[in-house]
Amino acid sequence: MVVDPDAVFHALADATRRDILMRVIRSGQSVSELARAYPMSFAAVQKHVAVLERAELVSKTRRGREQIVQGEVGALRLVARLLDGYEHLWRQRAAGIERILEEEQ
Amino acid sequence: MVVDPDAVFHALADATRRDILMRVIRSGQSVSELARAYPMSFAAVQKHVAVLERAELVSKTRRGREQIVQGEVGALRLVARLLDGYEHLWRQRAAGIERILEEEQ
DNA sequence: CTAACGTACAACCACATGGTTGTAGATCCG
DNA sequence: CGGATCTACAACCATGTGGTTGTACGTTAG
Repeated sequence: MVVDPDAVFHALADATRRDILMRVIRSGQSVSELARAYPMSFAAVQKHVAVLERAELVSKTRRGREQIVQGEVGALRLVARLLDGYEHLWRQRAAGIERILEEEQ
Repeated sequence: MVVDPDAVFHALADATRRDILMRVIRSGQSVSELARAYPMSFAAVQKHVAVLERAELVSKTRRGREQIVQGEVGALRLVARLLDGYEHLWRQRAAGIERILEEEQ
């Protein structure tokens, strides 16, 4: 399954989810550990994790009765490259303008 | 006003808006020109542009009766740096694991 | 001046989102 | 076994989102 930019950007468009992502990138944590870190219900955190999971920014693995959430850096790289692409367009445009200005001299 | 990551990621979480952004980065276009390019009403495109504008990914400047939408690369760079930050965390973690493995030998 | 064009904005609708509570299934501990 | 813990998921609610249509206003063209 290819990464869906819509899903990845949407997942990143929430401060709580970005915070969860940072935590689990640093080191995997169970859903309850995460839930204890935020002023909201367990179910709410569970939903945030599900959004990150759909975007393939995190993955879960069972360990006994706990579910360990881990960061996945692949999708992140992909959207970072997308943003780089936009910036490349920008530089091309800037270069085009420069070229035109030079030719006008 | 500092860039709001929520706003920027949310703006990018829609294929139509990403397409609009690419177009106007390449070269500024009026709102009507943009509207003609998509299978939706003028008002809908206008709203998408407004979302991009709130995220400071584009800016508008009047030219006669037209409103020219232009790409702004600043916010883009900022969120790209944010993503780089996450990847940095990832590498730190990976480095930490390697160090631990080395010490265990 | 009048007509057409480009824009802005409000009102409305269907649906997704972010939060809640409650219930139920696994798994571990004493 | 029985209780505590971790997880999953459904139902519900308020609010936001993406789309529509309609109306109003400034600007340009004939």
